[in-house]
Formats: sequence, structure tokens, C-alpha cells
Amino acid sequence: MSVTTSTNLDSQLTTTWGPTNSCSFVMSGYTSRLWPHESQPQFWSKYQVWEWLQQIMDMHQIDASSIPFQNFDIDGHQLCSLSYQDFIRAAGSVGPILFHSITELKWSGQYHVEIGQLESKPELDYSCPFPDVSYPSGEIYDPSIHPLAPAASPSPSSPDPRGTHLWEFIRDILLNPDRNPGLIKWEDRTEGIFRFLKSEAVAQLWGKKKNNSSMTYEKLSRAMRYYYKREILERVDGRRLVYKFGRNARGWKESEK
DNA sequence: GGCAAGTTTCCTGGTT
DNA sequence: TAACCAGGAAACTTGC
Repeated sequence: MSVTTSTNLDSQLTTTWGPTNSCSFVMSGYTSRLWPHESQPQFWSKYQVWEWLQQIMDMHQIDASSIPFQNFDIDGHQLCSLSYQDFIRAAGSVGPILFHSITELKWSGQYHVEIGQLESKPELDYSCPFPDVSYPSGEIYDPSIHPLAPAASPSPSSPDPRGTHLWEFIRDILLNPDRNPGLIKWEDRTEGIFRFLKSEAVAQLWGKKKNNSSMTYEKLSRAMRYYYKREILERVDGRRLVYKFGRNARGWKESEK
């Protein structure tokens, strides 16, 4: 049995980078480690469900790879309709934790409805950092075409009119933190130093973009290392999962925005 | 079809 | 021991 409407990576990515809620991200400000209790989980988007999962993983220090996120390619309404057994089936030993969390949130949301007299649907309340940006429904977000990111600059040696190179893909994730749910983060923004937080997740995203479901971080990192020679990346010795943009990488500096 | 660029895949060996 | 890093070699994909 699967609680997911689709278990393929496509759906997972739609969840991660999906257009529908690309701007609806109050939750990106999760710095307090709280999701908006005002936002009833019934109204969550797929993206928000995914973020909630990430937060649970973080809070309980559970390895994100220990549950199949694609099993949660569902929106808040569907999530709330899952039974305890459904959670067990979908997330194994993590299921009870998820069930407990969502139950609490449902009660919390119900309480807010009662006292708040259905003030407004949370989805309508989301601020959008990119008000001019909209994505056609059903289209997977491609960070390389986001207006905030400089147009994917041609690679130093040859332009690729079709799309993004790996380093541009990485750069564009970094430049769009609201769509970067803890995958990669800047270590030193001014120096161009960044670190992979979820290396395998990034690899899967890259694999999705290249239509290659067997992509792994091992392979991705090999491609990254080829950039050293071309000075698109520089080595950062002694630090795992840490890379630095080199002199031939374009478009990552704030001054270049 | 040939070529080049940019990966992708596999591998061995070293480091953390 | 696992995960990651480094880099060689060959194969593959794509555009020209």
C-alpha cells in the first residue's frame, strides 16, 4: 500500500521545487523551529508537508534518508486523513513520531479555528518574496530560470543554450534560499564558500534535472571535482562537503546580482 | 559521421 | 566501518 499519489522523483521534486507554493513560504523562516501553528495542516501544500517532515527529522535528529519522502507527496488535507497505520507504512519507525506531531498540529489548528472564527485561509496569508514571479501550474521549478538568479551565464568555455551546468544548478539553489530547504548553505557568502547539507538529496535533484534516476552524490562530486581544473571551483582542504566558487564561476556574488 | 564539451560511471586508494 | 575526497580512465549525451 502506498499513501502517496505518486512515488516517483518527479513528484518529489514538484513537492520540493513546485510552483504552486513557491512563494508561500512563511515556513522558510523556520528559524524558531516552528511551523506556523496558525496554519492548519489541512491547508498545507505539498511543499509545506515536505518542510514539516524536514523539521521533524531535524528536531528528532533523524537521518532524512531514513524515510522515503516520496511517500509524502501529498498535501495537508491528505496528510491529515492518514491513519496511524498509514504513517507506519509510509515512514516505518518514524511513523509514530509523525503521527503524533500531525495530531498535535491538527488539534492546535482546530483550536485556532474555534477562537479565530476562520479568520483567513493560511494559504492566502503567505508573503511572497518574489511577487512578480509566478510559475505555470504543474511546471517543476528550475532554479536556473529564476529571475533573481542571474541568467545562467555561459560556462567559461562554451555556452549551453539548453540549460544549466552542474555548477550553475548549485549556484542557483544557493541564490534561492526560499526554495532551498536545507540542501546547501553558504559558509562564507562573500568568499563563495558553501556546504552541502543533504548531499544525496541534491544529487537526486540534479539527477531529476538530467533525467537520471541513478545519480548519487558520489557521481555528482566527481563532476564537481572536474571544475577544479577549470577554476570554476576551488578546493577547500580538510572540510567535507565544502566547496568554493572559483574565478571562472559567474553570478554567485551579491554584487553581480 | 566526426568532434568537443560536459558530464556520468566505475574504479582504486587515501582521509576523516 | 562508513562517508567522503581525489583523480584516472572510459563511456555516454548533446550540440555544432
